[in-house]
This record gives sequence, structure tokens and C-alpha cells, in this order.
Amino acid sequence: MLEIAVLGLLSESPMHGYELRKRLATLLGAFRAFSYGSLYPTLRRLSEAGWISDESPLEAPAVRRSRRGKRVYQLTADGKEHLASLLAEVGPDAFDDDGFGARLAFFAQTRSDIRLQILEGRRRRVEEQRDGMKSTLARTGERFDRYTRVLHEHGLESVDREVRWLTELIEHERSDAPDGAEH
Amino acid sequence: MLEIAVLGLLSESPMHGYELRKRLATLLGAFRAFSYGSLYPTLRRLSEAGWISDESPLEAPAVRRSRRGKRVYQLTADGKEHLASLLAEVGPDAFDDDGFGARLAFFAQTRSDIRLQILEGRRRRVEEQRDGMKSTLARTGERFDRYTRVLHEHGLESVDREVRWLTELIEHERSDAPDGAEH
DNA sequence: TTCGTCATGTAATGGGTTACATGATTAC
DNA sequence: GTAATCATGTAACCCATTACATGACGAA
Repeated sequence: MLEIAVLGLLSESPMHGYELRKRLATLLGAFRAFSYGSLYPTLRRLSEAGWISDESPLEAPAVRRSRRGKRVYQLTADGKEHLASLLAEVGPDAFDDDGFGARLAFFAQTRSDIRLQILEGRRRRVEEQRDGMKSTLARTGERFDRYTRVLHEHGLESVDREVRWLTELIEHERSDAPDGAEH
Repeated sequence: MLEIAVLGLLSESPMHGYELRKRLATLLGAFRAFSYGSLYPTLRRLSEAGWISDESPLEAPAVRRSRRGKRVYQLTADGKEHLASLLAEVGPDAFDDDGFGARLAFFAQTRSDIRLQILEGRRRRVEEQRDGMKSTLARTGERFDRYTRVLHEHGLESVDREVRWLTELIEHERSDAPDGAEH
């Protein structure tokens, strides 16, 4: 999640951690902020993996050491590849709230057929949730008190809306790329 | 969160852990399941705090020991008090997603004026979120690509719906208990 | 007798937060 | 010169999950 978001943002332009965090907050819609306590360790990890680096090729090398100054990160060639493979991943991770959100935010960089697979997988997932809630309400709706019931009803309407929203996106996607790449 | 849910469920009737977990899953709408790995340690903690107990007052005492058999938990007098104070708490915890959900699920046991305070606090919180998203969209909406934009628009509509839903609940609550307890 | 499900638990791990510590740069 | 904010980082902690281990009990 953080990994995709960081690589995705850096694929648009190099940035330092502090800026990354602000972009992250607006990109992920404030419902997911990430503190420095998770961001910087992630940057270190991605750096050690060779996916990002803060080496500026031109640089006065000597003198300063042990200084903590601004570190501008950029995607490496390996990182670009890695991001591409993350965005093309159509496993269960891509269908949960966070994973789907992160992938959708960088859909512009994702192949059209993969986009469709992710949207459909996500819809399947949300439909299952909806059906589960529906049957819970049908089974126990009478026994719930008023508050528990309205809570469940509101939840059900929310997932129902998401299913319809996904259906719109899927239809748009299909009409946009009307070739037959599926099995 | 787990604490409120467990105490709240046990206040309705005694139960053992396994059953508790199933009730938890339907109560919290499947979007929040809790595994045994968090449930059982919580039961131990609540037990050590004296809020729940699995002592059956009538019991053949001798013989069996070291057997792991079924443990039926029930709320103690202290636990009842503690639950009441948790449900009456109108701090920030009561306004975030989880805390609000847990409290709403046991609203039937909450004092009417507290209910109103929690609903209003939650609404304020969600309104802030909505306004943040709105201004983000206004500021950067043009620069977002299509996918990022629809993601944000859908998010905005969702919080907007929640605000309206909360407003309905608040109005219902006010007309239900039309006395003047507020300052 | 074996399979499913009821039932309780632990250990390792994961992925984040809060609070703290430090220092550079900019605006007044 | 001092306050705000930019900027980087660490340590302690929290709260959950996964995977595993154990065992009782009823039905086929």
C-alpha cells in the first residue's frame, strides 16, 4: 500500500519525504494519512531494495558527511519495473479497500485489460460483502434494535452504491477499449 | 473497540468466546471480523481487570484441572459499570469510524442526551472530512487524472451521504426526546 | 473411525501510530 | 534573534493478523 503509493508518486516526479507525505495525504483523500514513523522506514526499505535512490549524479562528494540534509528520492530503473509489476498484479491484495484504492490512483499507468480485471475483481469482492450484509439483515433484522438496524442499512446502501459505481467504471472501460483481449 | 463490543454483547447475555466471535462478525457487519488471536487475549485482559468472569457459582470443584473446556463469560457488576462509562464517553474516540460504530451498536443502552452528543460529534468529524475532500477536489481536481478524480468524487459522495444520514438520526433523536437538557 | 465444527489458546509477525529528538531554512 | 515550518529520523508501543497446536463432541 505505502509501497505502491510511494513508488507511484515518485514515478510522476522526484520528491523528498516531507513532500511525499503531503502528496500522500491529498492523494489518499485524508482518510489515510501515514505518519513519518512509517514513511521514512519505508523509504529506507525501498532504497535498500534498489527501487528508489537519493543519489544525485552530479554532486560535490567530499566535505559534508553525517549531515541529514534534504534527500530527494527518485525511481530507479528497477523501481520502475517493480512498480509496473505491482500495478499489474491481480491478486486478492488488489481487491481490498487499501490495495484497490492505491491501484486506482495510478490506473493511468496500468494496462487497460488489467484495469478491467481489477475493477471486476473489486466488484466481485464488494458484491460478496453486500450479499453477506443483505442476508444478515434479512435473518436478524427483526431482532436488531433500531440503531443497530439503521447502522446496517446504511452500511448496506454504501456497499450497494460502490457496486453500482464500479459497474459504471467497468462499462466505461469496456466501451473505451473495445477490443477482445479476454480469454 | 473490541472491549466495548465484547462487554456490550456480554451485557445482553453470557457467552463463550467462540460464540462471541460469531456475534461480533454479524454485529460489526463483516467489515470487522476479529480473529481469535485478538479475541482470547482480550477476554483474558477483561477478566484480569475484573470486568468479566467465567466462574459459574454452582460447580463441582474438585477433579478436573488443566482442562481447557468451555468457558462461559459474563459481565460482573464492575464490568456493567465500566461499560456504562465507556458508552457515556464523548471524547474523540467516540467519533472515529470504529469507536462510533461500536457505540452506535449499543445505543439502546446509552442515555438519550449522550446519544445526541455522540451523533453531533460524529457529524462534525465527518463534515470536516467532507470539507477537506471538497477543497482538495476544487484545488487539484483539474490536475487529477480521470481515475483519481472519480475515486475522490465517490469518496466525497460517501461522506456527504453519511452527513445527511447523521442529520436524520439527530433530528429523529431530538423529536424523540424533546426535553431541554442542553445548556 | 473419521470428519466437520465447536472450542480455546499461543507465538511470530506485521504494519502502523505517538512521542520524541534534532537540525535547517525562511519570514518577521 | 526568534518563531514557524520545513525536513529527517528513532524508539516504544499498540493492536491486530496468520499460522499453528490442542482437544472435545456429534454425526456419517
